[in-house]
Amino acid sequence: MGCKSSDKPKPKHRKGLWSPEEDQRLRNYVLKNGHGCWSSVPINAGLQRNGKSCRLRWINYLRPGLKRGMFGKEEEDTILTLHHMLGNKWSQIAQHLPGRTDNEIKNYWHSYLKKKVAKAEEMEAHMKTQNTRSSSEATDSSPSPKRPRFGVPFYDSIEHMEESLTYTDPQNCDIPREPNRSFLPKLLFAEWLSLDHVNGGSISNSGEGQVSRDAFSQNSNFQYTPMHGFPSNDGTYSGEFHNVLSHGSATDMFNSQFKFEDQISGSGVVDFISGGELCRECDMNNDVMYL
DNA sequence: AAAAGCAGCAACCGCTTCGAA
DNA sequence: TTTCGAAGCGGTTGCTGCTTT
Repeated sequence: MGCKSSDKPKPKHRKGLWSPEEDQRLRNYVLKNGHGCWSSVPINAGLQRNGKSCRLRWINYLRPGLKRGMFGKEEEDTILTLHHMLGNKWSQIAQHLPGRTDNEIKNYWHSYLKKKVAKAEEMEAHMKTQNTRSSSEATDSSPSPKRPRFGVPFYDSIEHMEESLTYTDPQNCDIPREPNRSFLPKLLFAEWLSLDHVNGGSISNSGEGQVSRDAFSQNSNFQYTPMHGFPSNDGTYSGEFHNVLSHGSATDMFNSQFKFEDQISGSGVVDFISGGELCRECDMNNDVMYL
């Protein structure tokens, strides 16, 4: 939107897997300039891809803060619960799983969870037929159709789910919960905020990472409430979070986001701190975290 | 050791939504 | 109000690597 049509002569777009060089180009470009209008990204970054492909690659693979690797038990339960409530709304489900992409969750569902659910339902149906045969006089105690299986907690809504779940601090599990208040911290993922807000400032032109506080405050409604504390195992969250959490200003956050470029080594690998270290710096008093 | 089958994942495709002109 | 382009989303495909025969 708002892109000039002169930005796009129709080049032949490459398809298929991305090479490390392409990744590097895209990463460097977006970290330095923001994506702005995706259709202009491949042109400006010197890529023979279409904008859509660049966007997808960034979101699903290159974006900082992505958590990769196996899904944990809690993540799995979260997916099952949310899928039961929301259906195939992968992007909405992904919003409750920090560092996971909708594509990743979708793949996980199709390759694993779907079968698990089918198996469990089969078992349940089998048990049911056995029960009805043996005890037809028993009162109907079958679960509500909305109730998920596998001992996954059942919630009528996400609000109820959030109310019920308690946040588990890896460092201190005994943090008392205030009454009438969700104990789940609100997370703000910088890389999930639209970079258009950033580009609305001067970044895309100057490349110096100047971001107004307004740009952030406009996004103040963009709050993320995670299900289970913080992602941790493979430590895919930026060390820059550390500074932000410790010192707190939104400007710092954005500036730090765009310092990712400095963290990219020659091989394009970004160093991250562990989730545990991240959690120690959380300011729970504000009930908001800026990531 | 080679071929076939299977699973997982990355990426593409097409539809819908949104916003600017 | 309409049109058009960009972004977002979910379904699907196809490649790759692992396992089984």
